[in-house]
Amino acid sequence: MKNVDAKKPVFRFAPNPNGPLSFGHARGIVINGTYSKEHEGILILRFDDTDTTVKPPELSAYDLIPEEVEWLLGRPADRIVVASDRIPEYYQHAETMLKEGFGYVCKCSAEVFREYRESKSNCPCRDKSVENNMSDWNKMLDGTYKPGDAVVRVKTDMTLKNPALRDWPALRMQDTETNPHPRPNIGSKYKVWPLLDFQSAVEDHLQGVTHIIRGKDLMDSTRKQTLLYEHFGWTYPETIYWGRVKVHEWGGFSTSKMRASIENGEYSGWDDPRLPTIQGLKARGIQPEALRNFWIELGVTQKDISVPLATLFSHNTKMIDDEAPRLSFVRNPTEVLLQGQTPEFVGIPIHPNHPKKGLRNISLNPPTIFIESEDANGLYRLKEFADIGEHGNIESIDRSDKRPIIHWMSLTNSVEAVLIIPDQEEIKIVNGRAESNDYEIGTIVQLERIGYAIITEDGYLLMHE
RNA sequence: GCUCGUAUAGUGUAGUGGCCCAUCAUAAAGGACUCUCAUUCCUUUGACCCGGGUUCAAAUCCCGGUACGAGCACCA
Repeated sequence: MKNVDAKKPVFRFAPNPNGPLSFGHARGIVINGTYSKEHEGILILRFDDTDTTVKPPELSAYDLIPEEVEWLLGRPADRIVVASDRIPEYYQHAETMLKEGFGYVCKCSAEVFREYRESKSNCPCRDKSVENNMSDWNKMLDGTYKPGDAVVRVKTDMTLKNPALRDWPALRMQDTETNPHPRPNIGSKYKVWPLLDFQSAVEDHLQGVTHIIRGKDLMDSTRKQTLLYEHFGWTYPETIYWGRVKVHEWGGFSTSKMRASIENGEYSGWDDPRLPTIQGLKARGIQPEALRNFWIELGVTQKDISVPLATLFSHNTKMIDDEAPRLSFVRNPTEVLLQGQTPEFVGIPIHPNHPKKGLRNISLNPPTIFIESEDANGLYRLKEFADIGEHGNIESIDRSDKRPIIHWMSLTNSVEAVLIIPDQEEIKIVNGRAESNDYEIGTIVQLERIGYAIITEDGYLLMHE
């Protein structure tokens, strides 16, 4: 990374607060957050909430997102900036632009302007006088013009090789009567709103942002903004890009798609463990540190990549195994009545690597136990207890041969329970007997021979193996 | 179509001209430990997109091709 030593670097993460954060947003938070921490800089969380029509913000996100950022990083963002609070600043810069002559009010429709863009020719509005532009600007502000009638454009050069850069739009009008901004103190206050490229560029400068790390889909944004910075005489921040990330098991994910699926009842909410949202991952027992390690390991390359969920899970396993108490969960249980001498109790370690954590004392009075139906064929050894022969006959307390070791649970120490398995699109429910315990909801346990699970109100939610 | 970008083992990643018959992680296979198909540890398999060029020397620089991706919105 360049220029990090020169001064205190300033990074920013700038989502649209139009819903909860997704797995993909986590990358922006983790990468920017980690760099800012490593270089003793600061992290700005900025809400780019300047669209009230196409991707309208959601009020709850303003509180939720800072919490999610804090959960993920283990510390809050150093500064929070809300674009909709900063409209006067943007207006001021727009006016500077018009007065200095590097911006103009364009009254062409989007379609008409596309013609000019494609044919590399100047739009007639481009040559208007400053007075004319200011008068049109005021007509935008006071609502004489309506959405679609006029936009403010940045003068670049209509013959630029890259069509995306040709006199790009900086501010436009929105019907905030029909579509008011959800923040009550903003509401229908403004009719003219900056577009991302303008708002973000101006705000980055005002906040002293030194490094921008973002998706490569915004590469042309950088170029547009650089042209604006040249007009203003500012220096553009150092910029680094990352490519697209797909997770094998999830495919593409978009906020709007998820919203629709939640509304029609396919998912229980944004925190449904099947969803690639931060809340969903949290509900699924993914640790913030695992998520951080995952994104840091992927690094910041411009390649488009596709990763299996197993990579994230392996990071998570490293975080949780040491702490996860062991429990038995017997799927599709078969009852077995033990024959022969049985002790009153059998002690099984809570965690095999930490004997100090103690034992789970399993009562064998009555000597009725459950084992998984799949394990009920032939000889087996009950883990930490005894070799069992035909008809539940106890053959030996010591291990006498290589018969498979299986997990089990006594009638006394188990209760009916369900194992919830989020599997791609669907959720599988497996009935069984869970070892009795008094761990709190939210505790991460390891179900022996099955995998890690988190205790929920409804049952044991299987996280991963 | 135009513009921009990327191309290293199955999946990710390191590597900015010689320390590279290429790093690490993960996955897979085998083994040790373990009364879990967990954890930990060891071993093995496995890659520089293709073709030219520059150079004593190229994964690394240049050109062409191919593949993939992004932008060309009065969305972010």
